[in-house]
Amino acid sequence: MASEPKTQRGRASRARIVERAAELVAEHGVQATSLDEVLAAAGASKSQLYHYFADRDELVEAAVGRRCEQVLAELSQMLAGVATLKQLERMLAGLVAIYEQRPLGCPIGTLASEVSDRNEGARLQIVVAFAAWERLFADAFERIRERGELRADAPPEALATALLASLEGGLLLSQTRRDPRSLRIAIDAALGYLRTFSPGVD
Amino acid sequence: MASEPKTQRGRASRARIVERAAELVAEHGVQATSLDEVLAAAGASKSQLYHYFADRDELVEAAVGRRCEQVLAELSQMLAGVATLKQLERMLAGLVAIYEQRPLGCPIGTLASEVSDRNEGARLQIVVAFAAWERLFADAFERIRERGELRADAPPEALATALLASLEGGLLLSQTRRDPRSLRIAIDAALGYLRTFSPGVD
DNA sequence: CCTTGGCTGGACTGTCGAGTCCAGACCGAG
DNA sequence: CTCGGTCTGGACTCGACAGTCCAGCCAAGG
Repeated sequence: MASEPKTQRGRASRARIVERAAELVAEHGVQATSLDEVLAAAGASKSQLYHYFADRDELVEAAVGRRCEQVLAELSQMLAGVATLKQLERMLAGLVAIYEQRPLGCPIGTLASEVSDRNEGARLQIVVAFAAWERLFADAFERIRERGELRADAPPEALATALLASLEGGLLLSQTRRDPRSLRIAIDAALGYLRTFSPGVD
Repeated sequence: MASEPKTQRGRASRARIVERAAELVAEHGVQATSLDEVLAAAGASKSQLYHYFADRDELVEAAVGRRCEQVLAELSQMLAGVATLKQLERMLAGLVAIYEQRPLGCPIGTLASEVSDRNEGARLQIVVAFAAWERLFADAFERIRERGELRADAPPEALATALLASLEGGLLLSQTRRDPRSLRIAIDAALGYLRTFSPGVD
């Protein structure tokens, strides 16, 4: 049980299952995704599943991990070039625009609350993802600081945590209300706090 | 079905069921609470349940509504006297302390993400609760403003939304990480933004 | 009283989902 | 070609849970 694939064929099977599981979990959530659905979507059988995973929780963990990878790849791309406050604002405006297209919650935050009290392995995947996301923000803040748009005493990590919290909270409120305003207000407030650390402000 | 109780006895039965459902939902979440558990806890039978509720979703809606009432009553008490920034800070420190005792997420926010894509009636209960919570914050900001600790152009509603978002996001991060630091940072940032509206700043 | 409608007990059904099992297919190594 | 381990198909078990049903209880009004 829960054995790693030893052959090329096995690796492909396992990967196919995880990939479909990640898709279904992203679409319907963890609870609302059944093993049978995943297997049907992946064209695989029960015995394949249980050949690679000890139980449902292990599959969920892998699927959540995969999903986090995908989301972080996107975020990484969006934040890679950001080195000025203007660019950061534009990037955040892009997130609002994405929300307006499909008013869902945060792809990671949603999984977080669903998983964090029920599946320790999956929870750790989320912890890693949040840390990576914060790192992306913190790196951007450092670049902005080097350009002189933030004071030397601006703490990139704490600012990253604060911005991430505002985003997650704003997305939750907007998702519940079906109204993008809360998200915008939360982001504007986070940016307002950030400007508190502009040179020449005190 | 889904008929309102017509007698005292009926009202008591219905209320007992909703009360227990609210407790179990608060403890284990919506998905992880079964009708049989609720009925066992309430000492009631299936026919009682289906005498007052059309289906599970209707019970969940009532339970979520009840739970929101409870939480808002507590919040209302905590915020009732707040009329200075100092008092607000103390009140928020109290929330952190509560989190440190039992590191759960926000009692409302958790339900929100669980329910908002799956049960329209329950979602609306949450919308109302969030609105009431914001109102409590906004009223406190207005009192603080009247005391002269915030400028006249400080927008209480938007500040309330921003603070609520920081709280929800901070709680989500802390719950996932099992570490109160994220919550503290998020709250400190929200307060930092608030001070942006202090008289004599900017 | 007795009737009527609200209320209740609890057995029953049907479905769905997780996890088991084994026979057999595939495939590389010798 | 053959052997051994890896992988796969799919039927099966078992339990949990939402929802149904009906016989019977209770209580107020006539």
